[in-house]
Amino acid sequence: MHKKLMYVCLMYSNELIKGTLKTIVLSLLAKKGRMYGYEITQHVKEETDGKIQLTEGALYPLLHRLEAEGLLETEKENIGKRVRKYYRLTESGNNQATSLAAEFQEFSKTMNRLLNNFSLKPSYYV
Amino acid sequence: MHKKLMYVCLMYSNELIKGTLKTIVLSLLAKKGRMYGYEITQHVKEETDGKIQLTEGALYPLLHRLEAEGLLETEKENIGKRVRKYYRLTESGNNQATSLAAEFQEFSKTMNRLLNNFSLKPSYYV
DNA sequence: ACATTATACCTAATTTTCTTATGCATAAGA
DNA sequence: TCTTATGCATAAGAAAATTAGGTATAATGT
Repeated sequence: MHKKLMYVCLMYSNELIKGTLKTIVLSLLAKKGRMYGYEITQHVKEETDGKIQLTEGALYPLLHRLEAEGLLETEKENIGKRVRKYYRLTESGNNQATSLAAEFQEFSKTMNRLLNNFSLKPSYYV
Repeated sequence: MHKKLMYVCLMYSNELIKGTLKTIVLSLLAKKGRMYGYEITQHVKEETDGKIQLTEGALYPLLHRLEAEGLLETEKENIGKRVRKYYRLTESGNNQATSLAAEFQEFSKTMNRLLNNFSLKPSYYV
């Protein structure tokens, strides 16, 4: 009884991240040029004040899928005795990144339009 | 060869809807008071100009889950010889609706912060 | 010196949820 | 009368995340 004992939960319920993980990863790579897996998790965590925390069990398989789809390519780099695997966008990966980011912003607008008036006009129940 | 032949695709790739279906349904019910399944699909479709189209295969099981969880309750109504099943929020459903809607808006802000600069500062690749 | 935490990768079993494909039935419209 | 719209439902399969491990090196604390 010594591992991962407490989860102080300031983060989202994570339901929402489901549809957006790919968008996050590709957009980040588009912005940063190249990153390695662990770096992505840390960067997202810091930049969102811990609100979005990618799990490695979700991230690594995704990176592998994206590489298999030809959206990413890798290069390994030796850091001491360890190996880092850097990912960067291919051309089609870059296109995907652009369109997914745009799509999210459109979607986000649509959703807000759909959800709004909600807090203004609460249900008959209240 | 006569059914559902063409899909004119003006809608989102649907990846994004995955995490938000529950939010949509609960928020809509909070706003409208009560709705039946088919009505929800039509309402969402119209209000988003066809960009978000809920499939019945996703919606009905969700409604059943939410009812089982005690977030929704139902009442049946006879329309001619057919039966409509109206859903409305319970108290805890209403709470959930409020917090999910708020969470989405927070999430959406966080995402935009994370994705922004992206189109302004395109990848080295371009 | 030893233990813990951080860095860094990975996978496998399970669960959850969506898609796709049906099925049934009544009502309305062409 | 044939098709589309309304209205419910479920079941098989796919997709993707969670959970829970595993391995190993480097750094830090005590």
